[in-house]
Amino acid sequence: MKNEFYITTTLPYVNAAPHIGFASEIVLADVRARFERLQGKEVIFNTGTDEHGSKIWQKAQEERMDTQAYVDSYAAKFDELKEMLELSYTNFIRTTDENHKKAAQELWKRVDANGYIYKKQYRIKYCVGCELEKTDSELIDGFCPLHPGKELEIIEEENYFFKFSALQEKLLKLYRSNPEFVVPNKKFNEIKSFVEMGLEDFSISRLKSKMPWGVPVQNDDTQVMYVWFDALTNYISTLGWPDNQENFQNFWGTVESPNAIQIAGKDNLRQQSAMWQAMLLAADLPTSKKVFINGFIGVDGQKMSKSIGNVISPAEMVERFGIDGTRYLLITKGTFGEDNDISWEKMITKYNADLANGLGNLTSRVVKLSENLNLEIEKKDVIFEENNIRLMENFDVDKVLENIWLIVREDNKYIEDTKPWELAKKDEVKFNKVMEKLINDLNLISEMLIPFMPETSEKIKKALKTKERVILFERIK
RNA sequence: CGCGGGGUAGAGCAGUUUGGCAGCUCGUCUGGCUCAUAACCAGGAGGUCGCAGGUUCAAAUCCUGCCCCCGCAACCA
Repeated sequence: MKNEFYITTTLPYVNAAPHIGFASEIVLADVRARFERLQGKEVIFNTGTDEHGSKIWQKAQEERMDTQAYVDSYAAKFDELKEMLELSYTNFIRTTDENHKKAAQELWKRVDANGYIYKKQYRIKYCVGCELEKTDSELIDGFCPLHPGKELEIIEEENYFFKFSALQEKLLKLYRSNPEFVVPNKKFNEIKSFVEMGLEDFSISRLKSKMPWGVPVQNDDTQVMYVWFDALTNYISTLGWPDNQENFQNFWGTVESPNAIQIAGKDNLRQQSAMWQAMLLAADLPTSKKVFINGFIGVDGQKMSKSIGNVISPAEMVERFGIDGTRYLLITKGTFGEDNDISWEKMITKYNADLANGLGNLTSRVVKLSENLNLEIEKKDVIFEENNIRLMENFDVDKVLENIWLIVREDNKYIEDTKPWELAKKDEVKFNKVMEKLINDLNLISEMLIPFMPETSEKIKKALKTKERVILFERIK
């Protein structure tokens, strides 16, 4: 059994503050990383920031900031999530890091050496009104929707292209031989049919004269890499590839035995499970082992957006629910892979029901009842049983929490049925026996909570030991 | 005939792969308890599983048609 575990989130693009969708992705990855550590694995958990590309460059220009200073400030904002959500990532890669740029250039070189890169004239449609490039899908009747009637300029530009089309068969073979390559299955079907329909080569460079903010293309001063080609490389540059082969093989894996787990939002299905895999195949590198695709979070039945004004930030959640409350709510928002709908109202209800009234109140009851006892806590060898391990490995983490909460309910009922506060006065033997079960159950709960709510897990253990009254989660409103 | 997802109790969701008494949380009603964070426990009410056909001993689940909602439509991170 391989002892090294590698998991990575996608790298958020630094043109906006961290939002809750990414927070949910990274918390899920964190739960998995902590779980694997508990199982005795050596874990590399990667995240970071994607910092190149025209949008960032333009934004920095608008704000009259030095581009590097601009991305530095955003990278810091994302790194703040580590403390804010008590994340345990081991690597934080920035695509402006020197070693990353070198890795991206090396990957380019290998893909090129294998004949998957070529140069061609590329025609773009440019709206003078917006001063922006437009794709056909953005146009209505051939005009920019914001400037109807204004003719679009056709600009010819020479760019490098990636022969995505030539990798269709290899990708399909990868999918065929790994029936769970993308989870959930419906997302896998979607990407399979996308690849089956045929692939179009895509441009992987930009003219430096128009947009200098990118990794330079070697041996061609006029071009920089298109942001996706550069950004995707982070998953291996973070491991020290190409220099550190040992680290790379241990964690990313080998062609025979890939080892890397990726988690991404559904907007990244194509990039992660097709484009990136094709790039790896084109360079004769091992592919990922599995790509987990998460759904989107909606608020009150609507898409989260600035114009609607319903954006919820992780910082706001932490302010209201605390770190572990926020982690709990993000993990239990719904089935992995589905779109989930949240609202403040629903979150407060769930927080009060599960955390304050459920786990928190049970802890208070047990701690108070055990005040004058000194019982030995049983050491459990097995914390997670087979079926929970399977659920964890499939990112059905909300179901594992449901299983933990079954114990919470069972114990509340058990207290009701056995009435330990009465037993304490008249039947010490029985009282001890009842309390033994309750204390051991609560201890088991605290062990199982380590990957999900590390701080709460500690608090419960401490309360069981010191018998000091503890409010784990204050009721809201 | 562009692609995909969804329509299950007042609300939010699971169950559909592999057909077998329709389940969970919240809310609501009634009762109980007092160790506990006005928390906890028991019981009840509440659903023609979007609509119409079909297959089957049996359909939320499989097949056909239709209606409604929501995303995406490739170089947009």
